[in-house]
Amino acid sequence: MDAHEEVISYKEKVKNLKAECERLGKENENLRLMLEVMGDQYNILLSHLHNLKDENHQVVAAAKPSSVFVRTNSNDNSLIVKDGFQWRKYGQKNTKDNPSPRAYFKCSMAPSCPVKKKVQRSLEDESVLMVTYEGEHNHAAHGLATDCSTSSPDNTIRASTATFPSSLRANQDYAADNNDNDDHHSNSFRTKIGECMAYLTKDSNFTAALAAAVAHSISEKLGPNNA
DNA sequence: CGAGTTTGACCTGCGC
DNA sequence: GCGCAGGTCAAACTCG
Repeated sequence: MDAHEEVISYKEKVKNLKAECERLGKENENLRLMLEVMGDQYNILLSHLHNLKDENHQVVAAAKPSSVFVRTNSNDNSLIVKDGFQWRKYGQKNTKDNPSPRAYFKCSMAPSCPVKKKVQRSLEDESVLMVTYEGEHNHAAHGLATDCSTSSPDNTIRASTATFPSSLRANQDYAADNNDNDDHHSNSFRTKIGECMAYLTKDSNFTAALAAAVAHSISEKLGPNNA
């Protein structure tokens, strides 16, 4: 291959990379829009639920436990959810309504912290963990980003989902406190998405992982000879 | 050796 | 009172 052909080949590669970047950008935008739509739909369903509850005159306890759903790798059968706190497992039980065991954790970051959580695989989707938090932490969380970096590569989905800022994570708490109009819900949720995105873009581990994933995807498209 | 996990035993609340 | 199910305890075990 002479110099001229080499230049053409490089130009071709640059063109492919640009196209790939554009495609990924569009995909990212689509995903962001999907997330917003899902958030809006969630809030609409939530307001319906509140209406139904009001109709039935149900009393919601002030210290109601909050539940969070965390998507994990389907072949990851551990019940560990990284959420910025340190947990000590103190029990595991098989329950009647679900074939997968339920694990019980206590917060071990502070000896006097009363917070407990229960983790159990969802009945409908085994890749989803249902985490129920009880009580409030009497101390600050630490190292959300550190948790991302210490997670094993095969549980990236879990780590990235579970280590969002607590304001976004505690959807149900947020939901229980709000029964205003849908606009308020949507704006609030968008604010939280913004917080979350800001948090992720500030996280060098996340951006490095994202860059690596993009590079990997591009190199796969170009084939082993071009890597 | 200390911290965390596992797991069987025990406690408690609830429905019958 | 009894049985069942969920929750907790604690001794044994594992791992770094």
